[in-house]
Amino acid sequence: MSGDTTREAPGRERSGSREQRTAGREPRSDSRGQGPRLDRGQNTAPDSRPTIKTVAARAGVGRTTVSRVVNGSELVSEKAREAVLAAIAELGYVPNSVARGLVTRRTNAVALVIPESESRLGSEPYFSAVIRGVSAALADTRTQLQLMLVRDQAERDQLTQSVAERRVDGVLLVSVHEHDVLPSLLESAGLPTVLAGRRREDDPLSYVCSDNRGGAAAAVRHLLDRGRRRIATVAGPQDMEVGRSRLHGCQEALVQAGIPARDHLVAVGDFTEEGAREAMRSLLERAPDLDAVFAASDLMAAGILLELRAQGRRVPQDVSVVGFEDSYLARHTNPPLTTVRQPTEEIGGTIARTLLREIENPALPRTRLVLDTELVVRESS
Amino acid sequence: MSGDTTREAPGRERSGSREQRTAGREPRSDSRGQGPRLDRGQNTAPDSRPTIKTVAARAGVGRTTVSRVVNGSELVSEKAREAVLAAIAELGYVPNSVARGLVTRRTNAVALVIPESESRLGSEPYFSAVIRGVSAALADTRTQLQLMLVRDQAERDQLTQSVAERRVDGVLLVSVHEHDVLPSLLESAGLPTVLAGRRREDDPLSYVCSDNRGGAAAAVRHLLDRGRRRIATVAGPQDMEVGRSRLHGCQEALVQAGIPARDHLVAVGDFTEEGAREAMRSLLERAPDLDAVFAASDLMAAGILLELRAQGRRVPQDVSVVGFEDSYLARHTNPPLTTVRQPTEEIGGTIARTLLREIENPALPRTRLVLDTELVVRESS
DNA sequence: AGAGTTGGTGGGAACGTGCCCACTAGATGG
DNA sequence: CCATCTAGTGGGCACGTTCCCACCAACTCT
Repeated sequence: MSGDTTREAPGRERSGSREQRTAGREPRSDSRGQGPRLDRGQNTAPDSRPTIKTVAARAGVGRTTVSRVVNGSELVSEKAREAVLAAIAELGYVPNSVARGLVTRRTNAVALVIPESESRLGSEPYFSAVIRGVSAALADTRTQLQLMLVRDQAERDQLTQSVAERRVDGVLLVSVHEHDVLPSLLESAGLPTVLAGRRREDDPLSYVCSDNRGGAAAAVRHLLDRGRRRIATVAGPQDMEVGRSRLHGCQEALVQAGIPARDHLVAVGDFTEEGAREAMRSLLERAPDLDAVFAASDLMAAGILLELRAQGRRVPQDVSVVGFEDSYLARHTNPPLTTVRQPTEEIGGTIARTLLREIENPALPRTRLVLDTELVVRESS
Repeated sequence: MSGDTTREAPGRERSGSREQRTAGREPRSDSRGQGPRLDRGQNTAPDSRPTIKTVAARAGVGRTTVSRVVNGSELVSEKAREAVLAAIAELGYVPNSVARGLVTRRTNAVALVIPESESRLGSEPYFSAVIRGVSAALADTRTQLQLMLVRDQAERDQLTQSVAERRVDGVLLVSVHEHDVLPSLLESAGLPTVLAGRRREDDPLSYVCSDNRGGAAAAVRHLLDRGRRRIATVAGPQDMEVGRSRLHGCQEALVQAGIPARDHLVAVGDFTEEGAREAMRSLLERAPDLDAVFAASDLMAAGILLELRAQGRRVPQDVSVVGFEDSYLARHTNPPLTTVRQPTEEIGGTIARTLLREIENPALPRTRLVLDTELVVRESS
């Protein structure tokens, strides 16, 4: 960055320059003895929005009647309703959701928590797709989406803090690790929580995930069908159910094909591209004769493709590669990636709808949904 | 494979044990028509969180003193402060942010608005990077991030509605079109607003963007240095400043190199992969002898690479390609993409910090920031 | 010693909404 | 014709917080 990248606009004619910004952390401390409210003396109050009281006065009814009209109660005469609606239109009244939230104890917002430390939004397409699914499902309702990218422990604490402040009605968790305390914390706090993925099959929390085991098995069967026999696996983290179950599905298929467990080639990665490259290097050292790789994610497969190419192996002639997810990334690798399609966006939509249901009625039994996968064959196998 | 894409995990029928689990959840669930408030007569209220009043009583002080301690005022004796802090710790008190917001008129949340209709989050890496930058900048503060993916007009209306409800203290807009009314709407509503990108150079709203013109010019000069002379441009939408300025920078460099404007090869795309492929097809028809392409985004460049390959052109031997952004996508294309690096994540961080400043002090003059770009040469040129 | 000046303190009054409940006027029933 | 109902209405209160202001005790300064 060079020196003069910053310049300021010519001065606004607002009389603001007398106030200088304080360096203090506390925004309230300096407003202390400063003066009266800015919008107080003005008779043309530019900022003050009409309240339910204003509307009531204008329509010649009580506050309650306005509230009834706004909330669609039947117990309002046609005449009163029309008067209220007219007043609302005239004044441009919009209910204050904060005030409403104070009494209803609902914020009409849900949090979507994504651990950013391990898999960066933007390089791992999974998260973007989940976000889109969630957002689409929420769009119909009046529910807002709070995105929380959690990088480290400090931000985790802040998250629980924020949750304790009751800023959201429920929480969506993506990419949960087995020994993560956050889910149980949320559960015991009585906050509706739904997972994308699960910690184990009988997870006490509601979850939606894809058929990782079946998908992985299908991928390996495909490689076997192609005549491959030295099939390696670059697995995901084993403290996540998604990592374990994809590995298990893979092993299952190999055993069924008569390949004994001791001959299985496994290296554990961390769902990152670089981790996968490293895992691939170690696999090639241990078993230079391998002829196929199943990667537990597209992103890992992409890294593996790069590593194989760097080591002079041709794909798919020398080595077949299969990924998992069928993100758009799979179409852009060289060569385009054979992969197991999972309905990522649908997962997002489903967890959102599930959460809304549980917020509506917390006594509902927990939901456990496993969505089917499908093998998409491209040029890497 | 099967038509039945959904199945439920075993254990569904054990609703008995599940009810047991849910019993501890939210007692407010069925309080609707049931009777009096549950926590009213009870002296041992099981769920109701401690309020500032509870803490005050426990510490033997008044509400105001508790409020002062919580908000870090200096006007509290050491003794009182300790008593309050002890009470807070004992009771596990956390301030209710909604109640606080009602009186402070601050929600401590900002909205990040991303038009999803035109460029899908997940395929266009730009948005993910901006989100990450924003999120990181907000992490230090107590500000929450509301993500709004806007698909269609209905969702736009809903957005303005939500803004009118004062659910956020400010708004970040990404990817604004020239004739979009939303920015002016927000401005006239008096809601602090900052743009990633701008509508024009002297945009009345605060903005942060990258040096699109300079970056594009540098890209074209690079192509000229490589000996290319028939340089085509696949431009972005011309109703966006980012689309126009990248095209202008490109034309500028060509003119400077002595190539008359009438010989410039330009096709306008829409920042999507498919749109770029189409534009590329038309360019190849019009000028089969072109030897270089400057694309206004990495994603477009990726599409162009696919199209060139499909038509049997080799990159970079026959045609050089340069993109814009240096997203991680640029490293995964075939071949890896030469591109103009823009500090996307920094843009996100900067708009967030700018917005926070303007929320703090709305009288501040508007900020106009243009961040430098840098050419990253890889194998496509 | 009285008058001012501090550092602390807490009660009341908002903030804008939903809901309980007491109330009215007109309709219905006997 | 009175008693009873019912649709409709609005005032009061509560939600949990911050802020204004009135107050108090202990100093300091004439």
